[in-house]
Amino acid sequence: MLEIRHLRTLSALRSAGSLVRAAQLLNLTQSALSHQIKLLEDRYGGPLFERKTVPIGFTATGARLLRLADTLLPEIEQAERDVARLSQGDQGQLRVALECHTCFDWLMPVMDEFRQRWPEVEIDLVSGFHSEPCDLLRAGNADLVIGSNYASEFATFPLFRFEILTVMALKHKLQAKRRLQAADFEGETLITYPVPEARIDLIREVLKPAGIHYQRRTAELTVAVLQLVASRRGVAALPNWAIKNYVDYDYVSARPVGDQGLWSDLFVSVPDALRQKAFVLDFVNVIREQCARTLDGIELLS
Amino acid sequence: MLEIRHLRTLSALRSAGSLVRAAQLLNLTQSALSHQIKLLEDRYGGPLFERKTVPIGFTATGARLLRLADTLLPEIEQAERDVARLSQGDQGQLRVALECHTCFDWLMPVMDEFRQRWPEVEIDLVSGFHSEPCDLLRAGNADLVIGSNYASEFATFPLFRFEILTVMALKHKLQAKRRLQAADFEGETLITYPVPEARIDLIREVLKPAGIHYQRRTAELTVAVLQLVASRRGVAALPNWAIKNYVDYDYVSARPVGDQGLWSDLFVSVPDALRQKAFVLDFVNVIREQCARTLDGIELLS
DNA sequence: TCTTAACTTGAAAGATTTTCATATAAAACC
DNA sequence: GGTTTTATATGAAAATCTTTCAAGTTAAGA
Repeated sequence: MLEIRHLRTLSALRSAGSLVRAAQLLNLTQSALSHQIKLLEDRYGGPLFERKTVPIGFTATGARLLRLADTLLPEIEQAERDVARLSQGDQGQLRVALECHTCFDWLMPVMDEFRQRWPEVEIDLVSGFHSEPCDLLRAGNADLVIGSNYASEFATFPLFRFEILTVMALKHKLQAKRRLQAADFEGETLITYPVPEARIDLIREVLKPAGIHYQRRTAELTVAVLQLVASRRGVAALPNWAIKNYVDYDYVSARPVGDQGLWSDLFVSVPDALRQKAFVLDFVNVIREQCARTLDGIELLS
Repeated sequence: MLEIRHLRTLSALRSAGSLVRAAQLLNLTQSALSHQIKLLEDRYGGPLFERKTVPIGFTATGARLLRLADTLLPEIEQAERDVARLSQGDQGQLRVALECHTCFDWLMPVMDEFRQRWPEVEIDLVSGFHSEPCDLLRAGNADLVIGSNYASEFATFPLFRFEILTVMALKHKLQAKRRLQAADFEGETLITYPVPEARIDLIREVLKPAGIHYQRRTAELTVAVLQLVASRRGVAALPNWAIKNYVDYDYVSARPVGDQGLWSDLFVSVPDALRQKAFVLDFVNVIREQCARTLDGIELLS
């Protein structure tokens, strides 16, 4: 019998373009999806999509079911939000603090979508820069932090993992190397956001441990950082998704750091009082879904 | 996680008015539904309906989910019909023959609904009266028979069971009895449809075995039979659902026959070639659903 | 007060779904 | 042209979820 689960699978299959990647989206194995699809195909008496083409192509039957999914899934989500509103009376506020500066880049569209879904919840960015956003939570000056380190006193929800690349001007001397090592940064100028050194992964994880000397120069916005980099004032360490376009259009070039690359995991943290709130869970969902769709080269966590 | 199954349960719960009867509709135990609902209530954090009132009343949460069911279930059925059309190319014809005369009463709205759902299928009633409708199937002059006896050579699908009551004029002498026995019919005139005696349950099952003498008089339409009964020309044996209104408005009165009552089961029979056709299965569904909704005092089979 | 009808509940049984381990097959790479 | 890599399939075992069974509870009605 057709179930909502199957519609989600089809929908994921379209976004992902293959069974393997769809399985990751759904936190299932590829085998599970293969079995699921086989069941549907038995039931409907024919294949739902062509395999082994990238991306897969849906058959007429598959496309019709996909259209059903497109109709049903948003209705279901809407209904579940309505139910949450009914039972939790969800007016509330959500003051969001960011640990990771670059996250501004995707946060605005996420907040727009969230406002549509939860008109009664007042969502705002906590402005100004803070050495330790979790302190804002403790002090009750923020309700939710998006960041990579999380204190066990808060409820946390995994978002995604991404690689931090070193960005440099075209024809920079380090461009010759495929991967950069700590020693390569000796004497370089780092362009960073204006935050403490401890909050800059490249410094904390790589340069400090290796005792490398470097200069720092700061800029507030990602574009400003990139301008400085492009005009040869220094190098920067930024998320792959934040710089993809600039690299693709040969404005700057990027190299991984160390043998494994430098990776960062993002989480949402909220005080325990908010952990059950439907609008908080949905905020996390909106982030995960929009980022998975919009940002290249990230991996959803958990 | 919410599944389509749950929406069907809620929908059945509304039609049925209680868990016990909803369970019958769905061919599940009442306990299964109780567990199902409990799961939903845990998930949504509150009751979905008030118990132990007849009929049950839905809470705001329950009503919202029910509204979701009302949106989703028809979409799903539509999509599945579309898929069946895609894979089976279902233009076809469906010549329907009736064994049970009274069934005309509900067949017309069923056929209307069916024509909406399957515009490419030409559905028609095989007109004229036939001693044995199954012969029409064998001869290839009909595609589907609705009747109570079924030959094993055909694929059959259960519809419903109903009680056949004896109908008599008000103040008829037999009205004094709560239940009629074979001997009570001695010397009476039976008003029947113009079909062979073997096809009239009361005669075949009760009067013949007991060797009772009776007269017969025939009429083609149910209203005509009832007119004759009301004007004291004789008694008739008709399905409970066919006469309910006439009894309720004191136009005639009705009594069960024998200690168990006289019951009849209805089936759909089709030749093997049609048994898999989606439009045939859906025709059966439309009958079952519409009759369950419209006809009083029937029991869905299987 | 006893009976009945409607629902709940915990444990066992039954189904279904998922994973694991492995197979196959096409495409990409050297 | 062979070797890897990538994508999917499959059977059996494991895990999970759903349903049934067998009482148990509760409220209304006789």
